[in-house]
Amino acid sequence: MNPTRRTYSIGELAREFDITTRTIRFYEDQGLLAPGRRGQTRVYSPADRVTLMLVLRGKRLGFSLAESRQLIEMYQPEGNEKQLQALLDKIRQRRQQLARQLEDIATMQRELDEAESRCVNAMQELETP
Amino acid sequence: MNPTRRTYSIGELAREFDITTRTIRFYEDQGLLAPGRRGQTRVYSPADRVTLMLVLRGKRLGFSLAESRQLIEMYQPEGNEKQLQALLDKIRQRRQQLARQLEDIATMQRELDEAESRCVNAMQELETP
DNA sequence: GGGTAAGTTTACGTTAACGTAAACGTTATG
DNA sequence: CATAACGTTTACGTTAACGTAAACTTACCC
Repeated sequence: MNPTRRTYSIGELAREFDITTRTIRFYEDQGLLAPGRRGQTRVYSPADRVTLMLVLRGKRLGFSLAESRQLIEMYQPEGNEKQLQALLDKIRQRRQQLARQLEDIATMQRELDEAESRCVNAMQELETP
Repeated sequence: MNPTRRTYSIGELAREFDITTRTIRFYEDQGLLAPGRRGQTRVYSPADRVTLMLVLRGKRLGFSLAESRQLIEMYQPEGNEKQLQALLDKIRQRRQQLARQLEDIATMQRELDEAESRCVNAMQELETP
């Protein structure tokens, strides 16, 4: 009957994702999260948890919180024609950026391979003088 | 006879990469660049230019300048056994991180596809009430 | 020789993303 | 009932990565 029965405390989420509760509250301050309340205490739904994961993934890719907020907005497309168009544009920009990051990663992986080779070589030259 | 004849001024590099000269000097301050000098004036070699590209690529992937500095150090492996081992460890860590970023990007690309679908749907529902 | 375009150093200012600490409520546990 | 273990708000502090501005030198142009 209740599709989202489980809830989370701020401490649980902090432990799960290895961040501080301060960070989670800060994200709420920035409008990235909007948990429920039981009295004073924050209560996080599974959806809130997913949102948090989204933000942290964005961080790993070098996104700012403002950019992550845009990503979150993409999950619930609303507004008039103009706003939806703007959203589509943002989606395409993100795709462009991700494509570029893929290139960058590929390049960097090759360079790491080379760096490892040089490193191993340098070690062998130390062993056999 | 001279393998690296060409040089660059700070302004040239700034224009090419669409950054400010302040940024380039800041990177030097942080030990990421070490250009030559002709009198007072900084003179950048092709190698300096490559280093700069490396830093900027790192930035696009969300690396800090400290991390980029480590990447640069990987280009000239030196030191004793212990230092080289440490370098190898760092290389492996970076590879791990890049692998994770690849996953993140793949996931995010799928989500962007879905977001675009929802967006297009929302627009069509506006057109046909 | 007066401008202007590029370079220089020095130094204070700013923004994002939290850290840290104080001061306080609420459960629950020995 | 005291003392952890968790939660809360409020507020000042910190770090990275530059921005901005002042005050100056050097080179070139007309």
